Amino acid sequence: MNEHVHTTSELTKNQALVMGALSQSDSPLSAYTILDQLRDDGFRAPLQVYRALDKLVEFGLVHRLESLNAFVACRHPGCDAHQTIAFMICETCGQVNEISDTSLAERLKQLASKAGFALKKSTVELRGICGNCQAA
Amino acid sequence: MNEHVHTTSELTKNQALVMGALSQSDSPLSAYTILDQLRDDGFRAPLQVYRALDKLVEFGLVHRLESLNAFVACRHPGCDAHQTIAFMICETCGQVNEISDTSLAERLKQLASKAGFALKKSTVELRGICGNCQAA
DNA sequence: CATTATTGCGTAACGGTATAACGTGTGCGA
DNA sequence: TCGCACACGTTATACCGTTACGCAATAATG
Repeated sequence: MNEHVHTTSELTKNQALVMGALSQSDSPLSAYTILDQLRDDGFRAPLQVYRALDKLVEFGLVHRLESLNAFVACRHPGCDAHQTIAFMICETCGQVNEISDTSLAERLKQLASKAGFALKKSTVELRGICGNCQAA
Repeated sequence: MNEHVHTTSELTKNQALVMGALSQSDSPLSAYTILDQLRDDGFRAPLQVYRALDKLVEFGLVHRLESLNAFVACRHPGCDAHQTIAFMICETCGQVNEISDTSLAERLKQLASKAGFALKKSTVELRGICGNCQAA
């Protein structure tokens, strides 16, 4: 029952490879894109990627973007703390911005409790155009 | 360029069939589940379902739940008005509650504009256990 | 009316996403 | 040593969604 803060050094080989691919990427990667990138490292099957991703998400090192069916490395070092995270996804350049906002989290909790709903996980994904791409 | 409020009576045959399947269901349906239900009505291929769904979503009669890859009929008659909608999805019974909250919408707009982000669409999906299922 | 553009429809084939069900090997505590 | 948990590898399969083609009906225009 020891609650670990998982760091890169404790990852298995496959987890480290997947984590590496995501960390180097500027935008979210799909599981199959990761698979392709890791062929040279011995990856053969989707399950190798998905198993690693499951753990990385569990550790809080990676987030899954539901609206993209893709994954990003967490930008915040100690991400465990941020229960509620919102993502701003630029539809032009594909970059993803991760924001953690207390008042948003509070409001979601309020809404849930007002409805007698036991909240487990929140998915907040905003689609639009980022500042850079609007300028260009 | 006439902006219509689309009602059931203006739907094509396929759209009406898909809408019917969703309306009768208490919980979200996947595209393939809808396809199976409409075999007897002549449906043969996924595309028939997806084309209808695209239109129904466009009309605001149906919502897509990103975290489930599934679709629900909108519970609010004049749903066009509610730009930002949050869904509470019960992981036990599968039921989905649709909530439209102004202060939540405001906060999301604030966050976006603070980041210089041109917001187009918000996805807010809350996972947990509904009141009924907690009681049971 | 003839023409063109748009829209919906049907079918086949395919590609992308994710999991089930095997079996293997390794380390570790009872 | 035995049993257990865990990571891993492989094959097959299920599920989700789109591309590409062609046809028919319906506006919209000259």
